[in-house]
Amino acid sequence: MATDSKVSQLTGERGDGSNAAPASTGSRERAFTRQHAPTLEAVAALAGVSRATVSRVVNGSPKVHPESADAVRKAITTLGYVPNRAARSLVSQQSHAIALVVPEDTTRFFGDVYFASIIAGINDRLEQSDYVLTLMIADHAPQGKMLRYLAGGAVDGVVVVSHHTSDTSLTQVGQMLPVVFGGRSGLAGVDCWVVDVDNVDGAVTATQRLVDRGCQNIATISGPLSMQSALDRVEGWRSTLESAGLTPGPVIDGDYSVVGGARAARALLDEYPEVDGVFVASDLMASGAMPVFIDRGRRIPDDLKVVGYDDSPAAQSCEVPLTTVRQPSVEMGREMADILLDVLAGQTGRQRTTVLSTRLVERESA
Amino acid sequence: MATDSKVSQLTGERGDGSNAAPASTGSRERAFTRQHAPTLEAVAALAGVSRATVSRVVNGSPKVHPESADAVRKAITTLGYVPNRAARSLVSQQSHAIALVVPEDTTRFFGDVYFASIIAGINDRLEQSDYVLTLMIADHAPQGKMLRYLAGGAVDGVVVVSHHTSDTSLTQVGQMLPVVFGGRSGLAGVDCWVVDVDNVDGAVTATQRLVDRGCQNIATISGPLSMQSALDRVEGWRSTLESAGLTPGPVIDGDYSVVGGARAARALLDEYPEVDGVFVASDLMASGAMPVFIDRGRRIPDDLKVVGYDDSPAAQSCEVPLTTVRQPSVEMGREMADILLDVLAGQTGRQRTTVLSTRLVERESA
DNA sequence: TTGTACGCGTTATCAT
DNA sequence: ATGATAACGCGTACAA
Repeated sequence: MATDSKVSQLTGERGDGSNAAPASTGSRERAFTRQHAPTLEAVAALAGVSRATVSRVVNGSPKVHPESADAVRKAITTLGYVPNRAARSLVSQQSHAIALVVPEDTTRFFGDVYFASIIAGINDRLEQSDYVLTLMIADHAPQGKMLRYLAGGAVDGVVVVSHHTSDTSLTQVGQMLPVVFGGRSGLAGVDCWVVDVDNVDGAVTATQRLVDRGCQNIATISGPLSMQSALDRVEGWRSTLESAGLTPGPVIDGDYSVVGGARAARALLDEYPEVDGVFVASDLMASGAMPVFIDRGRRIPDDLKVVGYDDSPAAQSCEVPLTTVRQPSVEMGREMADILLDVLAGQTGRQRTTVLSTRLVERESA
Repeated sequence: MATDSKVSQLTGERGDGSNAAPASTGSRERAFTRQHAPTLEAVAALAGVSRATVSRVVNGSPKVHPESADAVRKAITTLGYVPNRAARSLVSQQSHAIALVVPEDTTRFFGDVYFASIIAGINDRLEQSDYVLTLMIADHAPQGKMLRYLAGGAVDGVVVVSHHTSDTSLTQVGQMLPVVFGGRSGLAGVDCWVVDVDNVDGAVTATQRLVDRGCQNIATISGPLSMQSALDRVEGWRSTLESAGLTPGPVIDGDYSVVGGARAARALLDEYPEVDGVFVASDLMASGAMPVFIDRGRRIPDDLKVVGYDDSPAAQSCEVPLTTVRQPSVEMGREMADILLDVLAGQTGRQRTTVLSTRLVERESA
């Protein structure tokens, strides 16, 4: 009874004005207030069963008569029913969403194919689940929107990419939500998962290449030293030189950006003109540095050998195709998502740290 | 009474087993099931008021005694209370989230600074609101996760960027949610908002530059012809040539990508060696094409003049700094978000179409 | 197998 | 100014 009246009411409303409105002249174009979406109740009424049964069908419960199941399914499609996310999430205590936290500097972040690939990997894995991705641009406010959001039950887990070591605002998040960091977190005592590429090893590979090719005066153009990855690559570079008995040249911050790379290249040439080999810690920077080297009369690889990092498209479109270190970035994203999904599914055996390895891509610049 | 017992019950549960578990040896590391977050109820109990009063304080209602308000605020901070998003959304029928729909090809999309800037703009505007951004990678499944998500009340509105004209899966969304397209949608009869840059005009500007510089054989490397922006730029190019009494050279699809640009450049030189001016419809493609031109002995701008599009960082790090067309991409994102927010706020006067204009950035390539 | 009834955490409408 | 109380849409023990 009560059910019936409610449904007819719903149907009545729909047939009403609301979707015939667009032609109205000006005052209110449309009432976009969550157009009366059909509810379980409506489906139940149409199918002639109870809400509970509809719910069972929706959630694939085995214990439901095939006949009623069919009726329900039919009702669902004719009504175009979609479960209300909020309601479901309220009762189940799960949002089926995970947050992707990216650094403030959106333009640089998204402009970097390395990160683009990670996102592609994350999405690739998530696509096969029923989780969705929420994009959070990190704000540094200690009580900012981001934290409130993450704490408000809007997501079940968090993926953090490119996290500066100095940023501790995420520390508290790790206590209520599972957090997976891409790239070493650098955060001490935070209970989380980490998927990283072996930056030290990658830098060793790159630098060793320079050494093997006979370079004697080897410098590096690094990323911002506030990032662990940048630190690690510098360390790999330095240790390789030391093992080789070479004196490390200067370390110049190129900010992981094209213009930063160009700037760094100029500084490098000024400060250390005898340089004959340089490990540039990202292809993006290398693509900025390369023209500078050439401008200043260095022939590559004859006078100056250059090894990049990332194997991004930029590496191939450089003046001189760039020998570089390939990172398994897509795989990294996939792995991060996979871990999070496992953890959310209650799986317990996941390694806290996963290290993916790199490999040298040999081209012409070194 | 009822309230009291309920609260103590809650507290009891909390003191119970569930959060004392982490020390357990191995079987379950942690119960990440939305760690009993404090609720209104808990805050109310601690502050010695009713849920209603707490709710009023949280939502800044004026009608609450300063004294109780203080008590509530204190309770909130000591408990670390954050309103539950799902519950709030269930009753208010609003999610306070908007979806950013991006095309399938994640890597390319995010690798393009043009889109990165748009996202930056969107975020810039959203930051000043209490809306969050949800990232949806478009799947083409007609009944896919994306549609279900958008229909499930998880978001209040949608922003679509880089929409292929052939993709109609979003058509139905426009009927239940406000949708803002970035770049002309190309979808007929869809009730939505559009923010676009004047691609035709931008291409005219670019091509006119070539004409003014005395080029006689002008070709274009275009984006994928399934995208309206690519189509428009071709049209601007063609119309300019016709007004100038010049015969248009070939149109070669460079796919808006670096390698596509390189490929297109090779094809162009093969097919139309007399070319002395080319409008490349994105800087990314231009940065791929430029090395090819130079490789094949074309001096730029002497033998061949090149004008790009986007004014992306790539334009400056080209072998020859690229004359290009700047798009107001950040502003575009900001505008899209602004429109959506206005519409969601019930504002009615918003133009359905907003066209942002471009301007030529003169450098050396033409 | 199916239906009833309760609860998830908030907001909003009432009385008080 | 404040406190009960009824929704909001759904999942699920429990009863039938």
